Amino acid sequence: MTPAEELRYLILAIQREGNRLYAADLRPLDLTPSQAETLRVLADHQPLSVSGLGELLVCETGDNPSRLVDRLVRTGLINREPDPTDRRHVTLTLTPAGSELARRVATVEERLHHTIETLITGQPVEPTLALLRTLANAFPAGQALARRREHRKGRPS
Amino acid sequence: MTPAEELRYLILAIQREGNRLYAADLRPLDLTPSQAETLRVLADHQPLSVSGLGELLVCETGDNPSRLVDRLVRTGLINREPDPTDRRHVTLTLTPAGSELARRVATVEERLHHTIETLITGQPVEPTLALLRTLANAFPAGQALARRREHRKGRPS
DNA sequence: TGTAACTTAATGACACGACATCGATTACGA
DNA sequence: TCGTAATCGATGTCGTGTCATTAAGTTACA
Repeated sequence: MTPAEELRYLILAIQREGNRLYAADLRPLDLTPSQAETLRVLADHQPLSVSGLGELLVCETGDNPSRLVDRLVRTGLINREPDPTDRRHVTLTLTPAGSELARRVATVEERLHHTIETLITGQPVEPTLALLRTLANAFPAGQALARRREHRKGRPS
Repeated sequence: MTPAEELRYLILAIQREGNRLYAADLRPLDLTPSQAETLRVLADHQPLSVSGLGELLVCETGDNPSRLVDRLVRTGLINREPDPTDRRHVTLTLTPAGSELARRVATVEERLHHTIETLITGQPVEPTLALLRTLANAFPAGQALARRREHRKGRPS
């Protein structure tokens, strides 16, 4: 197996399994990983339009996440209002319930990140991140992350 | 952003975007990435039962991939026959068309891997793989890869 | 002004990916 | 031997993830 092939399968396996663990941790909150990411992004960047949200999400690449938004509106976590200045747009904000859930998501993520850090301490984390960053930046839409880093506002990370 | 959080999002972004590119390369073959992986695994390990296949797939973790198999049977790429010695089991093999497609998948993968290697040359690939292996092995089912490495038979990789 | 090009959000279609459950079959232990 | 447990494959359900298209709204420009 070439390094490239192993890298590909490792990333696939880690993403799948990590997502399963994360989903299990989120189940008490009745949220999927994508929904949790949406709440967190909105907490840091609201108000957003649907496509503005899409540019900041790592999940749901490319397309606009209107169906993801749909469910969160239906469960009362997001407000969706027409934008009076441009009626094509829609303004998304968190409801109080959504804000509260976003905080609980942050707690779950902290636990997850602590677990990850425990697993990888003692290994060259920074060179690994550098290599993965070059891969991610090779993709046009792999830059949602960079956008999130650049203009995050509000609560400390 | 903590290293763990960035690692998590990088892996998600690379997996998503890489999968889109790979899917686009596979579209001329009328195959999805999961179907392509199934054909490749069968080419190296046939005959397999459905659950035996599931243990070697990195996609479709945990569950048995009977629906994935279904589509490949319907499109004439896989034979599914009852196992006379244990009627719970099913024996999966590639049809001639399936073998031919598996070879074409290998060609597509070679191109993809070459692209990846071009992107990451000059960076510490081996330490990165070591770190990712640590993560993958932390998950019980992240070991499909290890199984694939151990008892691959047949054609050279 | 009028129209063509573009943008935005929504939606139809299809294939996963994960969880749960089920019926059939086999293994195993009292 | 008999009955319970375990295994296997299939299937129902739900929420994505991706591509394509569409309708409404806005902008650009002749």
